[in-house]
Amino acid sequence: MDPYKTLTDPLLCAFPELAASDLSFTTPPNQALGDVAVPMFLAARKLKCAPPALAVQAAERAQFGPEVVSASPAGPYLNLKLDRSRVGRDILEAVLREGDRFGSTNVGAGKRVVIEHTSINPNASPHVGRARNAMIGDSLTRLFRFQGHEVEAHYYVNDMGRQIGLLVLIASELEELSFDQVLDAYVRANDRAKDDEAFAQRGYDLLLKMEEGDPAAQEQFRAVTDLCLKGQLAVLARLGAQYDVFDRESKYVRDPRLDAVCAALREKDALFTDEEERLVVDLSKLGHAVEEGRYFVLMRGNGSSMYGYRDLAYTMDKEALGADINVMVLGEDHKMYAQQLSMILEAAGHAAPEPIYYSYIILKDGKMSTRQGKVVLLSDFLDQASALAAERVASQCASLSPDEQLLIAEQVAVSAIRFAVLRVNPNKNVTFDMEAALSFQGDTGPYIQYSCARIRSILRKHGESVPAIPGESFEAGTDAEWALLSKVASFPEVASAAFSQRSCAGIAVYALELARTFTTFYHDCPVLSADTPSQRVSRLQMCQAVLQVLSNALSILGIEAPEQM
RNA sequence: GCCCCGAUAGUUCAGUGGAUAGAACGGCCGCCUCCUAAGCGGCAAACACAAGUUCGAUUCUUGUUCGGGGCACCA
Repeated sequence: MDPYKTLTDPLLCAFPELAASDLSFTTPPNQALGDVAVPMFLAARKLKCAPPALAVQAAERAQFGPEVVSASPAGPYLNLKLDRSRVGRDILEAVLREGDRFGSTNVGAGKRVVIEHTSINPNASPHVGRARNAMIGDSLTRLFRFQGHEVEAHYYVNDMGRQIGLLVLIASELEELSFDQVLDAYVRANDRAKDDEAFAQRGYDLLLKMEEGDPAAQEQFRAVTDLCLKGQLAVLARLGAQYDVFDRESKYVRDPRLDAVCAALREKDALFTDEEERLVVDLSKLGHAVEEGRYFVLMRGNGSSMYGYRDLAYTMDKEALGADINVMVLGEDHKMYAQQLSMILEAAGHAAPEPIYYSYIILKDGKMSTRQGKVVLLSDFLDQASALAAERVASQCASLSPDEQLLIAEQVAVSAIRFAVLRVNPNKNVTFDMEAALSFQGDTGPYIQYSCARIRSILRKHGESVPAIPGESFEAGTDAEWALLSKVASFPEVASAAFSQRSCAGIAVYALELARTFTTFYHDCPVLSADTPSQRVSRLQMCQAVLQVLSNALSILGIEAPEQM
């Protein structure tokens, strides 16, 4: 869908020296100037003339088709006024024809993606900071699928290691451990290990036993980590996060493929056993320039493996799936680790996944701190938001059943958190304001849902189906209508950028802008009580198309748009 | 100390090598006989600082300041 395609040729015809890449189309600062602006800077440079002079020449020489009503130079720009109804009809036709595929370039057709995300340590109920990984990962999964890829979403379950060992130890001292008590037990276990050396040693011993295959130890680890995973997944499911495969870290202990990696490292003189019998990689032998982080420990002196050692095997496992795109979503705290891992794998002839980093979520009054209880648990947020939304729904949608009302409230809650987090560029910290996120006002997910509900209300009241093909009588003359159509037309570009940038933030911002543009239209342009029947149909079609595009964008963000709210 | 990210209205976020830097929240003033006021209109309000590249820099470079993350036996 490129509404400006028909504008390129006449310009190229008038200036044969130019290529399509010398031309771009933007929106003029206000609609009085025109509907489309062509900046002349690039073209002028190529033709070695001044941009304003070229704009004048272009206006005189270009022979535009019927879609252009007028072309006027304004400084270095050529402003075009379009036959809005004609161009708008083409835009609408594309949206209504392509439906839930509108916006997809289908670049992923026939291609496979492996994405790993969330992978929260099984030690606590997730807070919104951890959940940023899940939201980013889940939305990327949806974006890849939207662009035509076949995607497998993986969740790496860190079901072993020293800290889990300590947790298992504490758990065995308790009568019973519930999911809610896990974090507390985890914190206590780690604290105790600090001053109680015997306790810490028992933890290491237990871990080693488990790694060596002791069935009782393995059963203990399994029970504790299953409890945690189950609790975590229940919360993540509320968010709408979906996973296809759960990979357990314990599966990758002593993986035979690691021998080959070690051999490759030895070959390069990058592997050594230190004075305490630890197996260590010297990354400086692999080209690691900086002094810090040049050592990477694979095995403890007692023979139990480190996280990175298992991760090497896991990463090779994912590589072996042979996907065209292999990505993993990581907190920025994992940057150096991922680089180290990648360096080791490369030395052994393997490729690491493409990392997608995100920064932490911080609270208004500073960093989150699990220890100080300064965290916003995802489940707490969802509970509060859902309860608040339920009150509104109860008064505004009284005719719906309690179950339906509850469903809507939950959808609003999920949209509030997903939108608040996803709309921020991943490489920036998100400052999370509980109060703002619960207000559902302004730049929020619920605002977009509300716009959808208004559209649905209009379509419901119209009662009949809307013709899916805009006819000759289609009209879109007003500024508000044109603004809406041109916004709709830009969705494919937004979705493509999101794919290449591996970020759904632009989609979130776009959805908000489209919803806002629709609201202006909603106030300026009566639909059901339009002046003429053809105007009514045209506007109904615009509503239909906007709902479609909003739905497409929201579904990438993992947000549902309720019928009413 | 060293390395990696970031810095835009009071606050939370957009944005761009070129037309008047957009929203929202908060503040003030208005709007429900009108397709849902979770809404709309109006007013006040910003490119951290300093050099450099450029016809033109908020955008690119470097330095400074501040914030986030990291720097071997955690995962």
